[in-house]
Amino acid sequence: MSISSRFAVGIHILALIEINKDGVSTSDFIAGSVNTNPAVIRKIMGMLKNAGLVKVRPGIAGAQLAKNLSDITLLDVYKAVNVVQEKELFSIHENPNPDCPVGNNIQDAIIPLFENAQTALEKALGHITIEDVVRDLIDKENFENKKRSN
Amino acid sequence: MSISSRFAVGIHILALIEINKDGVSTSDFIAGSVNTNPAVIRKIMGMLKNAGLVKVRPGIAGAQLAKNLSDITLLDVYKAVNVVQEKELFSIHENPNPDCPVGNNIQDAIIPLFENAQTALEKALGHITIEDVVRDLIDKENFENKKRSN
DNA sequence: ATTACATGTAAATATAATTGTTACAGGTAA
DNA sequence: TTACCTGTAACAATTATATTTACATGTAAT
Repeated sequence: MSISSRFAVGIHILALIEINKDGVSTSDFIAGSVNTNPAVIRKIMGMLKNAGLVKVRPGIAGAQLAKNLSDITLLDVYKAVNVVQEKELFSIHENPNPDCPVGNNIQDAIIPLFENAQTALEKALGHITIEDVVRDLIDKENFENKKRSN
Repeated sequence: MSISSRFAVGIHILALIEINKDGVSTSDFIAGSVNTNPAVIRKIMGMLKNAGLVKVRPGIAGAQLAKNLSDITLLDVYKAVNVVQEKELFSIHENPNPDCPVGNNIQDAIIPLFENAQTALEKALGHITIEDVVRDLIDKENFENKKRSN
């Protein structure tokens, strides 16, 4: 099992809008960078829009960030693109046997433990911003270019 | 997306073996408590066995724990039942465009962030033992019985 | 040895999620 | 009106999950 790449693509989209801020970031343009179909980008973009992370309007080419780079955390993106439902990172078997002391209580016993672990994950995502990602991308690209010019 | 319930079932199995330690925990018996097919239990049990968490032998009825309760963490179970591959909790889109500064570096930028979050999750699981779960199960069952006798 | 019953495991199925594709309705501006 | 964009739905291909069925293999008691 793996969490949908919509999350990674969402991060990609936001970083690309920033780095291409002097250009026009259409779904076609973004799809070319992500290497997927423009409709996929538009769908994810719609989710980012609903979450208040980007501004984009029907008929008008290009998307813009709706917040400061440093005010968008990975957790915001993760929630926006809906890759994991609240409290449902881990699934639990349904209908354990209520006539068994274990079956009767296992769900109540496990649920808070799973929620705890999920919270730890999400907290970690909340500490990183898109600004961090963009900075890293620029550093890496500069380093690449420097290597190439040698 | 959700992490397979094999994890929750694995925890259920181990707790049940402990609580039924004076009885014989066959795959049929366990399946009755989990409320699933015995073949499912045998498959998961095989994984727990490979991970050194339970002792079970072909032809001989019943499973036993292979370690102390307090020496089995939820992380051990999680790894045993193979619900999330190493470093692959989050998936990343493949083949982003190498001719774009974002596409060219996004994977390297994101991977360590994702690994970090996954580690936070797993660390949380490492702090809980099956002993904790069993204690909670017993508490909950006692409380249930007390209510019923009133 | 045969019987009874357990585990180990593979194959087949149903269900659901992910990703990509195509198509088209509707918005905007030159 | 034309050209191009976003928004969205329908469809297919792929993959993972969960369950069921079946059977080979191991063990022990009669």
